[in-house]
Amino acid sequence: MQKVSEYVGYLLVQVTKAHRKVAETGLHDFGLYVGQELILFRLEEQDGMTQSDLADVLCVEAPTVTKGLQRMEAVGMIERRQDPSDARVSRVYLTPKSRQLIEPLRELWAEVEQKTIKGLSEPEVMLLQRLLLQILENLSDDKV
Amino acid sequence: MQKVSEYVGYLLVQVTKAHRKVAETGLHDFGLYVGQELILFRLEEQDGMTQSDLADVLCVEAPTVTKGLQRMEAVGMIERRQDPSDARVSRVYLTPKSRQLIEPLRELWAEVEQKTIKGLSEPEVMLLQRLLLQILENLSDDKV
DNA sequence: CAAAAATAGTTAGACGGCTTAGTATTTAGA
DNA sequence: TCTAAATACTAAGCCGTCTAACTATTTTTG
Repeated sequence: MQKVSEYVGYLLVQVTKAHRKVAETGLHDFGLYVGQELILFRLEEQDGMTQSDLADVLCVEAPTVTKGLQRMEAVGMIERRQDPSDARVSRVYLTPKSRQLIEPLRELWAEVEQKTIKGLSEPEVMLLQRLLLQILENLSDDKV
Repeated sequence: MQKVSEYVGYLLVQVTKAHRKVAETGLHDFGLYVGQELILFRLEEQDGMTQSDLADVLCVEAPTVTKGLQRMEAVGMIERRQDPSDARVSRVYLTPKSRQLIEPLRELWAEVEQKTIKGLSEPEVMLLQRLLLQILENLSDDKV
């Protein structure tokens, strides 16, 4: 092993930072912050999800969801209503305002993806996906 | 293009989050937070760097460096001294305490890297590096 | 059935990261 | 030389993320 700056891990961090930056720029035009669009995508699949389920599918902790939703609710991007059968549960819904954004947001993601994999061949992209999934498994593994 | 959750960009975010988590766990044993170890590595290459140079090589903004250094200085991990010939410049130095950590930290990074690329062949790793570098260029490109 | 345990959310506060605005200080230019 | 511009850093405040601690509710269980 040589320099840390040549490690796959280091490259991943740099690349993801660049990716975030690009996505961020586009999202701001919609009044959203990175990650909030993923909440909308999930709600579009299943409106009225609970916050816990949202945290699970997004792979983040509950407080992260709470904060994000509070901000999104403040600007009318989502709505929260208590579950009628379980007073602990709060369900999250899209609003007309955010429903309108779903399509443009999907287009934004598609554009960012195009920019990301520009110049890579189809087989290269597929291989890359396979390798990234393998790494994701490796890193999620509790063993050393 | 299909689901966002199959995009390379989305995978990158997930993978990097997992990588951060693994690195974080190890770093906490040294009393460090993610990213701070990179500052130490850079200082080990060139002790007495200016904060601006540090920000440049780490690809972060000046305030990010300022904050991180303030925290590290508070726990004796680095030391800042004003440049004698330019009163605006503050130069950053390792301390005996942090100098001792360099080697163990390098080992930690090597371990995390091993875990990251576990199961990948040599050619696969090299290809992956090439693809990630290509993506980094793509995303750093100002053009659409 | 009542007490203990599990579950769902929130709050507080830490971190890295950013932008914007501000302070010194140094350099460049009229 | 004296002012204007550039540079180096800091402060404040926002974002996503996390952990730890807390409240309220529901479920389990003795």
